[in-house]
Amino acid sequence: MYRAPRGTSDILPKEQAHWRHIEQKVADICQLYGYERIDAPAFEDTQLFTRSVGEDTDIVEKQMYTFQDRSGSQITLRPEGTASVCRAYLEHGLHNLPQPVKLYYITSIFRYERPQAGRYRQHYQFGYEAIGDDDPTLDAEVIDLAWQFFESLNLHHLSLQLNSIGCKKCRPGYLTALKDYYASYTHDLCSDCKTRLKRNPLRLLDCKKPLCQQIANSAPRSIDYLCQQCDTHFNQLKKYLELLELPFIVNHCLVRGLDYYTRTVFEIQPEAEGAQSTLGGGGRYDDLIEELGGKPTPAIGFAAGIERIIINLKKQNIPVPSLPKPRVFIAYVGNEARDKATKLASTLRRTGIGVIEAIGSKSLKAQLRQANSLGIHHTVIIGDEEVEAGTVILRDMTTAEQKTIPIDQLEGELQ
RNA sequence: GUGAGUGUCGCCUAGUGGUCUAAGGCGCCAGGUUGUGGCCCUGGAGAACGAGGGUUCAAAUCCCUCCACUCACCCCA
Repeated sequence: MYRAPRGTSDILPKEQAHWRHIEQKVADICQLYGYERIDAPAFEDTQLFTRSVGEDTDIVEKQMYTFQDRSGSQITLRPEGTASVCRAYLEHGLHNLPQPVKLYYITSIFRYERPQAGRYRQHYQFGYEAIGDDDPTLDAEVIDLAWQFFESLNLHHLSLQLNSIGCKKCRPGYLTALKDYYASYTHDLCSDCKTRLKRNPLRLLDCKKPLCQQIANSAPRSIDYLCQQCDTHFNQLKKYLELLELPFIVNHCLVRGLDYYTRTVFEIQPEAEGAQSTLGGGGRYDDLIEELGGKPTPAIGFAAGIERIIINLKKQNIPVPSLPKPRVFIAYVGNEARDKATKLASTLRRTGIGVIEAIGSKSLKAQLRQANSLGIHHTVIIGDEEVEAGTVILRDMTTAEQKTIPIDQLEGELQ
């Protein structure tokens, strides 16, 4: 028997209420902040991702679904959302629009990883990007949107972690200081951290091993090495976040896994500790557009994992609105009644009333059982007598009351 | 990529060498008088016990290999 490929899953009807609810909240909040939807292709030129995400990241090194198509092009299923949006911004000359350009997406993301709770090979992210300005107010707005989004979902006990990792001017100095500091601790570091020291020193800071964390805690802080502009930017951002009453925590160990981040980085996490705790994260990427061939264009964005949001909604027992279903079930007995039922179902649907018509030749009892288990409010019953008299029986399934009415009054009764 | 755990009908679970060509619950289907649901009752369909190999007179139950799933590490959403 075929199964869904490893790390993928079917989203069955009983799960759809959660998905639709989140999609609705995304659309609402984005509209509120002036973001417009963009849908990019599921795959792109491999280079787009290797350039933007960074050659030395786990994503590029071992997680991309890359293949050659029939023409020999190197194609990659998108492992993150930002690169495609930036590509679209450049490709369609969106710099001609008033800046910043604000775009959002809900889309599937593909990464080849070992699946576990909250981590899949195909998952969905909601994300948004504000491209074309580096004003710290914009950073604040982007963070505020993320925070208000989770608020609107009634997800509580979240924390907002914030840091600034500087720009290409000031970061090299910081990295040097960091490496110097760690040089004296090489023997105490875990094996992973030893390789991090060589390959990606920033990542040393978020190792979870107790000893490594101790070392990280007294490591040089990126914010102490910011250049004048980055320092001012970060301070202004914090001021705006206070103005907006967002309860941020400056986390000196917060770094992000993608190379394109500059200055502001932030994450939103559930307060409960655990694996895959990050609900969403984002930050500034002031050099990315230029890197991809555009003019220097500052930008900032955020993305959150839909599955993780759903996990947390369930964990916190937060109900979501149930999806609407047809209000009327039509049952029938006999062939003539069946014709009537079919016609009636069609007529009602054309007036906007949702109808499920009994299908097949089941007993009336079976048909009513079905109506019951579908949780439908009204059942219309048509039999020989009703055909003869031009009537139908309208049964209220919640009260078990029913009455016989002329068929042409049914629509009025159902309004 | 590393480590641990699990694998019996659609779902949950019983069974730990012989009475198991596998039991129960949920769900599904059908009936409980003639055209009526939800409760109850009865019956039915549905798994050769993840796959393959081995041990044994005998295996769902023991061993091996593989596969899958789950969880954790790594990393991230």
